[in-house]
Amino acid sequence: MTTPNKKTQIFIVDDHKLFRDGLKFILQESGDIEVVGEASDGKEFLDLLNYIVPDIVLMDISMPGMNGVEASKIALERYPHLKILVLSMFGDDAYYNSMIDIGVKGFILKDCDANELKDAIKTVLNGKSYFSQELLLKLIRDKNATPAIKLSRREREVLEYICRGYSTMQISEALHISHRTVERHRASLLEKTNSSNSISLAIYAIKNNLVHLE
Amino acid sequence: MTTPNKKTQIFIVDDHKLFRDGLKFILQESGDIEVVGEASDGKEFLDLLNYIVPDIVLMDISMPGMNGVEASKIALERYPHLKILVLSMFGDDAYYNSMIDIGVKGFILKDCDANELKDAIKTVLNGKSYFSQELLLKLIRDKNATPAIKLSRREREVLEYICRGYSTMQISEALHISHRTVERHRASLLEKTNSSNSISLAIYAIKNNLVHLE
DNA sequence: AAAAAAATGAGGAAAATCACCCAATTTTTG
DNA sequence: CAAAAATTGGGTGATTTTCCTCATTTTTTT
Repeated sequence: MTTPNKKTQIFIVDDHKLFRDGLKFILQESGDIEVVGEASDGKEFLDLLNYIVPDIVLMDISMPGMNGVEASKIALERYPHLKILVLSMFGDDAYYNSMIDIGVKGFILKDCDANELKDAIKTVLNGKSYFSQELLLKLIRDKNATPAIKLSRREREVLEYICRGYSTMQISEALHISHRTVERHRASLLEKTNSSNSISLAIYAIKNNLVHLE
Repeated sequence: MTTPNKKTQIFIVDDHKLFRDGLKFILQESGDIEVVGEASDGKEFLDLLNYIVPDIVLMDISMPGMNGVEASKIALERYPHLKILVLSMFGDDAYYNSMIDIGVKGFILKDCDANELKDAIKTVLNGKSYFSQELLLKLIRDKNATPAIKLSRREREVLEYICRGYSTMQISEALHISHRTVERHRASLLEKTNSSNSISLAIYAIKNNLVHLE
């Protein structure tokens, strides 16, 4: 009897079952990878993490409910050595910085091919970081074009309400703060996003995936 | 020599290679389906359509460049009998109406499982329509909630400018009309879309595809 | 040609936004 | 712990939006 090689244990977090299933096919075909868990959003992932701690997590960013950024943050607080490989897509630009700050191990574009994905997994497994070349290029380009904006938690919340059409008063009531504070946050948002009015701000937020249209 | 059954020819349009590859695995596993083409956006799809006309097109909606709505529209103008099955996801609600108007043959959620997808393909192949149950429910609910609205040419123009962040003054200058007239049109827009302010109006417009970002 | 819809423009007033100014407290981070 | 960032909230005032009202002209439809 031979000692079987331990397979690399992968956990997939993505809101589309079809995508997860396809990914499973691709990964398991290679033989040395095993998909040990999957979740359709951040919350579900964190729950399952109590029972399964995989070698590598393939994490989507934009999901309904708890998104990939928050989920990664919490997961890495609980398991600092968790290796998270972010499956990024067009429009996720705004999240790169925070994801790097949080401590994910790599980014790879969803339109890479299977081999690159496997390479990335192998690299991350060996303790190194993996950032897809296209993404790096893009980051550098964007960095020069528009300096990265970073929103605070509260600003993000206020932005969310603004984009839902709430008035300043309504937001202040929803968040239990003064309407002056809401105005302050909005002013910061306008400045940070270089918007001339709240409508531009809302559009900016949507374009850059800072908020999600239901 | 046996006459081989002709396989169902599928074309996949989605901006993520990984997703397309996974889908190929899933579909080709069943044996009677053959993926004859793929494209990562609408433009590429339309180009390839000159060389390959598949039995069924699996079409993603949101893609960079030309999205699924426009691509389907043009494709169906050229090939009215083309069977397009839309791969819909969370957040695509606003496009359902236009897609149905355009004449796609069905909708299926990206988080369905492989069997439902194969069912859908089989159904559409037989000339019938396939709409995922979850989606149908949603559509009916929305339809009753908001009757279709009709905007005049000028209203649409003003809406376009509003969504680009123009102020009333700037719009009046751009269209060479009084700022009072712009206000009038905006008031009509607010009323017709049942929006409480211009931000809601802009969001509504984007959601319902009345204007296009960039 | 008549009727309906769309586009035009305005007065006046209330409400909201926006742009400046300022500073105290709390939280996060080095 | 000290520094930095975030959150909080206020004053003032200009500007803009929003909500009513109304009326004239142009275009489209029947």
